[in-house]
Amino acid sequence: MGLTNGDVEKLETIIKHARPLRRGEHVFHAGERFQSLYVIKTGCVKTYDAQGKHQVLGFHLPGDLVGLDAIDKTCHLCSAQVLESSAICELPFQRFEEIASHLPSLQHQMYRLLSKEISQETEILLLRGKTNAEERLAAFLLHLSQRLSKRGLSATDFYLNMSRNDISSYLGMAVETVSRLFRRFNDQGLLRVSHKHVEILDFAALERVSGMVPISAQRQRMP
Amino acid sequence: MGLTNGDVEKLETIIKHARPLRRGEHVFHAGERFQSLYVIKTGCVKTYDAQGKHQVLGFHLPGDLVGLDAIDKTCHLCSAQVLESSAICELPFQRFEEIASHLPSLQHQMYRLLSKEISQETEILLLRGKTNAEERLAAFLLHLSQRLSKRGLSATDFYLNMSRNDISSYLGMAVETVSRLFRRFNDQGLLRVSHKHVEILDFAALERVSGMVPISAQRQRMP
DNA sequence: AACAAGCGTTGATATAGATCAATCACTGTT
DNA sequence: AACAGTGATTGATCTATATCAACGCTTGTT
Repeated sequence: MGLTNGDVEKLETIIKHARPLRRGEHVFHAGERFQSLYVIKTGCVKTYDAQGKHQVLGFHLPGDLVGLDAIDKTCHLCSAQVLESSAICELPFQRFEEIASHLPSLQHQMYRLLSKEISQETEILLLRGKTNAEERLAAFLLHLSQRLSKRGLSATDFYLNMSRNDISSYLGMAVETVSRLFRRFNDQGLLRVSHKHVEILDFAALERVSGMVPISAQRQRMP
Repeated sequence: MGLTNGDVEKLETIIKHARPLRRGEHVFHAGERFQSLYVIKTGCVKTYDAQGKHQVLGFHLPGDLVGLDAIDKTCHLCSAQVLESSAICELPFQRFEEIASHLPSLQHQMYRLLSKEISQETEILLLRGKTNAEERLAAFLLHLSQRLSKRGLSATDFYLNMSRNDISSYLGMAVETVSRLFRRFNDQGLLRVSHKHVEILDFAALERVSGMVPISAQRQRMP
């Protein structure tokens, strides 16, 4: 990603390759002192806030960085939990900054990553802005599908590694509604779902339901 | 903010002080080429996405940076419109990066700003996660109040510079619901509202309605 | 001052989705 | 293999909120 071998070597020296975490284990807890960012190598991580009732904030896939929202804080605001066995690398942030201060290309990458995270959240806000549950779930599935395919996985056939409860919390609806909508989508032939396994059968229809602009026709306008 | 006078001078040379924008004018449009970030000096800016139906993504106050979600893109994804006469400074990003590459303290500040933006969005996700409209509006008002007070303005008495429509879009509910909830809160004595003017009378009660943890009792836990 | 246009409020109605309750199906453990 | 415990599904009911419709109030313009 635009770094020389030497740069990468320097970076490698500070990265800690932790042992793989098993389902249910935490990358960090809310309230813990912020020291590092975490790169997801494989697996899936959910972030959530436990103030009041458990509110899921996001699902993170390989390549994503978690802990970014604590950079300007002393402590983590949310907790990060592994949804399936995951390999996570720890990146001590202070040491990272020291190294990056001499490597403009690394800084540039970091800006891009942070920005990607912001635009990612923007997409989620868009998804959440939908007033009805059907749209939200459809948009969620399409978004997930897109993210998986960007990582070289199938866009049409995948396993959900989060529970129905997590999905419902994330989308701001009741679990029962998630369940019923899955069934409805299934019965309408939009997708085939059984347990955690989802197979999208009709993208166009799902996009129509989601009220989103199909990815194929996404904004390309130039000034 | 930890910069020497010399640093600030350098930064000043690249900042463009645009003429003030009037209500309704745009800072940038979706699809325009990304070149600069924008710092809000005074006023208020809303960001929105016009794909499908107008979806409000955020309200930005003095000190906030807008355009961050485009750093890793060639074009802006959303549009930014001024809600009241606002002074906006333009910060050409490429030139900024060149200058920052020699100024670690400036880099550090930038990371903090980007992170602040991410945690800001996290708060919004929390707010949006609420299933019922009452909680969302209450949380919205508290959040806004808190942001205003951080800027030295009154936390209890302020003017909304966005329309009811903007609020409804932002919170994912119908305009009518916003209107009715304002009335209900007013009648219940939680606040006094007339048109754009809001006066919060009972913070504790509003916090209870919002289902959020009162700011006073916010997480301080240490590992 | 009068007017238009947009914005906000209010009321009536319909319905999507929350909630409550019961059952069923996995998953993992002894 | 049996069991417990959790997670998912389904059904019935009720309520919050979307939707439809009408009206009133501001604000800005001629």
